Amino acid sequence: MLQHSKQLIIAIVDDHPIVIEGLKNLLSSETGFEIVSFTTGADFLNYLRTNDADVVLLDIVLPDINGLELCKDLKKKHPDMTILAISNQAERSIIVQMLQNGASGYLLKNASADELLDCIDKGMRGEQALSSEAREIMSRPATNDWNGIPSLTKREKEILRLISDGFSSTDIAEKLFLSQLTVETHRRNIIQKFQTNNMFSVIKLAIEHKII
Amino acid sequence: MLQHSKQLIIAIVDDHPIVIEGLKNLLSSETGFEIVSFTTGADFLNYLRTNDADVVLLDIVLPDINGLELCKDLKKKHPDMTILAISNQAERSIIVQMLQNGASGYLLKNASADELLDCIDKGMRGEQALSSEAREIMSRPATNDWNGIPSLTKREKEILRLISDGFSSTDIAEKLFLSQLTVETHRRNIIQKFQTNNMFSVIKLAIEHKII
DNA sequence: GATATACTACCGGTTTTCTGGTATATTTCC
DNA sequence: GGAAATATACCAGAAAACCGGTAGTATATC
Repeated sequence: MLQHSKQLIIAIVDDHPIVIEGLKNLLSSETGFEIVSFTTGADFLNYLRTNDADVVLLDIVLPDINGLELCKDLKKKHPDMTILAISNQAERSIIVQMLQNGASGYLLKNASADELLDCIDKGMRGEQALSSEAREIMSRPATNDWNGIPSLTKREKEILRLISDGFSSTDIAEKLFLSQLTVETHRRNIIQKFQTNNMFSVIKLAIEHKII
Repeated sequence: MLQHSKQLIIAIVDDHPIVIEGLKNLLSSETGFEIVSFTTGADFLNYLRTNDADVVLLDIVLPDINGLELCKDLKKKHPDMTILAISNQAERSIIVQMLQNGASGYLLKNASADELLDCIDKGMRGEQALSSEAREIMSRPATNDWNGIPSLTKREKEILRLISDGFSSTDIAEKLFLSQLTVETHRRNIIQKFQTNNMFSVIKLAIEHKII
């Protein structure tokens, strides 16, 4: 099915040992694959300092790093790496974000073995690789007026997280050694980016789209 | 590790082929286990009409039936069956419900292979079998003022939902034909129930605990 | 019939957020 | 090097939320 001159390295990054075992098992039917696995993003990044990987099967929910962020990072540092997201998250917006962040494909965890192998194949050939359910979600008419998730800066995310934890602008200003007025400027920009009228709805949207 | 006169049948009920593969792989190191697997509750129930199972590894999120309900059913019809829940749900309330419904144990999906085997062993000996993280969750009512999620009344939920959609108290009052002062009383009660200082953190908690 | 819970409503005062500006460093990227 | 994005900071006024009370009605529940 796949032909390569050198041995391909597939990295699995998922915090569920059971899932790792399953993936290894499914991939073991293919020869010529070297498989390495990690349960945290940090472990994988550490590995990459001295090693390489051709294909990454990346879970979105990780204990230390958000898979969306990790994907962006990885693509920046290793543009040739093929990243396939493997997740339970079936929300359209998350799939879109993942693809925007450089992922070659998106697999729901209920994908079959055949689909998995097919997606790896497609991904490495540079095609977009979606599992059947992911494809179904993406092909549904864009039901909503919500065409795109605003991207927040680091600072904005930081402040939004603190707001959602119940801190007021003055609290946050103290915590981050900023003027309270600066924090309020950030608040305003965040609300504007979400095109909504107050922070309450921003928090809801941000959590639902896994931005915080 | 385990000694039995007859061959034990382990049933895996999980809608993720990858997880099934993983579990099979992990259990294959043990001899004397016959393993059957199903991706829906209906499939498993159907199988049980002509067959038997000694141990069930049961996912809570299934496409057709809620794992909590299924567990209750199974225990009623097959009291000797050992049921171990395997789930991503890390909420205390869900673990409690599952054990009340007759499950012998609860494993988070990030459990290791050793834990899995240990739990199966414990479960069949009639002991309670929790994975380390599940045990950790269960053993921390130490933070006692927070015994789970506060229960909101119908009205409170309704108002909380509207707040999270960006409506102000006056908006909501108009919408629900109430005095704006009434809405604000509800707000205060909601915040009090969550024992927090403002609505921002309430919304975060409410979404995370699937109240809204 | 008594008690508890939920829903409704009000007052007064304080704090915080929101809105509309403007503006200057600093960092990032082409 | 220069443009764009990001982070910082300020002012002032309006709107909304938050806080600590109190209290009547209605509806269950025991």
